[in-house]
Amino acid sequence: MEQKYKDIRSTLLRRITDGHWPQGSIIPNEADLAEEFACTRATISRALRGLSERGLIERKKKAGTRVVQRGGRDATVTIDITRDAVERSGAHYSYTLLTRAKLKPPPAIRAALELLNQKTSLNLVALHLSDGRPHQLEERWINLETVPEAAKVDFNEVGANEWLVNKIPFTEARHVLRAERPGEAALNWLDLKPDEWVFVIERTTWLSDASVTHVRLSHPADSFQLATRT
Amino acid sequence: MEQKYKDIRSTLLRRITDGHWPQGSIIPNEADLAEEFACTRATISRALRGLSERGLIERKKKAGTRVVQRGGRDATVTIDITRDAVERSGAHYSYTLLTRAKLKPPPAIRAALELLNQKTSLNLVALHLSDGRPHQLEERWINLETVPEAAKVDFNEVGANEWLVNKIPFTEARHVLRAERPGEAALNWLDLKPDEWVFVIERTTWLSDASVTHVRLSHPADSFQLATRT
DNA sequence: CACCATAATATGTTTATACATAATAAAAAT
DNA sequence: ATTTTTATTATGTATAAACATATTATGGTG
Repeated sequence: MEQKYKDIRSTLLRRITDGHWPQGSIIPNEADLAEEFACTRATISRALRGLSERGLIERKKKAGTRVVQRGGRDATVTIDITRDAVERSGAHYSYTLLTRAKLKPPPAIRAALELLNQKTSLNLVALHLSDGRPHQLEERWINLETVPEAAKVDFNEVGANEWLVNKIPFTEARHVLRAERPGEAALNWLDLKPDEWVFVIERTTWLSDASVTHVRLSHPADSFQLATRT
Repeated sequence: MEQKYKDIRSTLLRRITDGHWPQGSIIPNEADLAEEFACTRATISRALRGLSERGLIERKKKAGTRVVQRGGRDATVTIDITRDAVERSGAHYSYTLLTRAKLKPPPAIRAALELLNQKTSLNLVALHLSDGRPHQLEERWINLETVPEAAKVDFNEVGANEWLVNKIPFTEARHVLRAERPGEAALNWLDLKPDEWVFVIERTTWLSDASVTHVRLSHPADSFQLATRT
């Protein structure tokens, strides 16, 4: 007879999902629930905290706990390291660094990285292959103010993402997903079918208030998709 | 001086992200951490639970707590109710039900909904417009075994998604995101530019082990993107 | 040496209690 | 009547203590 809080949590969850406690309504307070379930307030609190973390209820001091009105649904996709994604599919992974240079980033990148001055950043373009076929084009900018040690790394052997993941902490990551008409680099390297578009993942990562890196990952749209974990 | 567990949690998080506790290593046990931070084991446990729920550490009884090896990063995108998404952008929302019929679903849909028999499902095709321009084509199948009351609803006024969200609970949702060459319905209704692809969100929802609905939401790829919450 | 029972240990759960904090409601002052 | 102050209340955090449970380590047996 362990895990009482889980039982309580799923009982309360059922009352929410089956409409017994409609969206927007206030549910009984912790003390009353504790009495109903014959446990202490701490146990009720823990059950409610779980529901709160999942975004099903909102709790405010003195005001009580209410079922949230939620239209939207959250979908969490895991964006794997490219090597892992390719190898998990059973294919052979390979990697080529196409260009590596210190450049003044174009305005769009400067904005994304919130670079104020005219300093240079490290620009990398690399191609990730799956069984020898182009799988992903990586166009990356690394903020050398935040990550000066990247200037010394030769990214011919180790991919920039793998290196960053292992060496540089980050506190926040922002992603944008979209499909685009292929740009020049994608046309050159991704071996696209006629008129094929690319599926683009853009990511910017931050360490506190300092930007770390901005990357654009382009994939042939015909052979790429993202799925939530089941 | 409240929220000690949050301070501890972020201190521990820093030790993980800055490599003080490398990926795969075992971190000190709760009792030792309690001593270091001058608090009780319960407070340490709560801090660790937070990190565990975020997937940064893995805890096993007797074996201790270890930093997980994680290459990938999770990106959570909120897929709003279409009406809300359009209205939030400041545009006027409108909706047209194109077709509504009870049909035997094609094999791909039968598989997605895990329908074993040859029963019919409710098929809806609808168009969502933003300031009068096509924004999203919705192609939906509703499992009438799970949601028989949907058969009585006239979806001319209320969108199927809004109706389902408010009436039918669900326990699980699976999403797939990809870009596609437009199909016949998308070509007919979405007013695409020449050669333009569509950005597709597919969603299947479940109530326990029973499938509820499967929907395909197609958008003109040139004017659509998904972003993680900032 | 291999195998099985037993002890030790780190995390997991629950109770009981106390005080902190935020939001509201009620009372007092202007 | 309106504003300000004060009290009330529901949630939030923390301590201390006990027992449960899963996993590993150990020690004895064949």
